[in-house]
Amino acid sequence: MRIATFNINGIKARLPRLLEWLDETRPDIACLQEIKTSDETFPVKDIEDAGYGVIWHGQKGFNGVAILARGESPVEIRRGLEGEPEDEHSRYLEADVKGVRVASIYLPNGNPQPGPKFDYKLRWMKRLRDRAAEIWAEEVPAILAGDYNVIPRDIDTFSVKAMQDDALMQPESREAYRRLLNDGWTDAILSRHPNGGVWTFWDYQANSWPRDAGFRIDHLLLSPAAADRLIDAQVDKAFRGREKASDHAPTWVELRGI
DNA sequence: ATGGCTTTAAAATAAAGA
Repeated sequence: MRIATFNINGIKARLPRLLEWLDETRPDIACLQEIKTSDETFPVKDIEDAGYGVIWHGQKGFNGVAILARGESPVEIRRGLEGEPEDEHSRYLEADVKGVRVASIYLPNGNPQPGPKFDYKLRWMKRLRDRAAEIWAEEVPAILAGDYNVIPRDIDTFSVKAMQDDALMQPESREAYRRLLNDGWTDAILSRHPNGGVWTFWDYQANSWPRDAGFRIDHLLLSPAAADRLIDAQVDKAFRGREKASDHAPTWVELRGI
C-alpha cells in the first residue's frame, strides 16, 4: 500500500495537476495540505469521480487539509488539535483508512522569527506531540503525514546559509521535531535516504527549481507497526517540473502487508 | 532584498507562504 502526502498550494488552481497525479500514481491514501478553500467550495465531485473517497477540513483563502482513500471513505477520527480552543486554523485531520491511522498535517510556517507566528508554530508542535502520544498508545499502524515546515538537518537543504534565519530550521523547530523522533516515530524519507540531499519543496522564486535549490519539509512519520512494513519512501520530484505545479512535490511511502 | 513568485480574495491591492 502506498501512502502519499502532497502540499498542493490551492486545490482550485491545482485540480488538473492533482487529478493527473492520482491517475498516474494511484496512491491508496493521499494526504493533502494547503487546499486553500472553504468546506463548501471543496471539489468533492471531481475527486470522487477519480475513484477516491475524501474528507476535508477547509478554510477560506489559506490552510486546509484533506485525506483521500482509493475506493473507500476515510473514517474521520479528529479534526484540529486540542489545547488551544481559540485556534481556528484548519491544519489537522485524522482518520482510519484501510486499517491504518492517518493524519494530514499542515504545520505552521512560523516566519518571521522571532515573533508571534514562530511562538504559534512551537505551541502547535507541542500540541501535535501530545496527540501523537495518544495515537502511539493505541498501538495501531499509524502515519503522521504532511508539510511539517521543518528542515530536520543541515543536509536537508540546498543552503544552510540561505535558510539560517528561517523559522524552518531554527534550533527550537528542529528540537520539537526531534522530540517526535525520540518518542519513537520513524521519519520514512530520512530512514531510506540517510545521507540527505532529498528535497520536497522548491520556491517559485529565485529560479529555485532549475537550480535544484530545494529543501525537505514534507515528512511521513511512522509508528512501529507501520515502520516494520516500510518497503520504500520517495519523492515524486518530476511533478514539481510540470506546468502550473505546486511548489511542493508529492512524497510517499510503500508499506507491505497492509 | 524590507520576498525577486504564486494563490487567494476580491476588485486594487494585500495577506500568506517558506
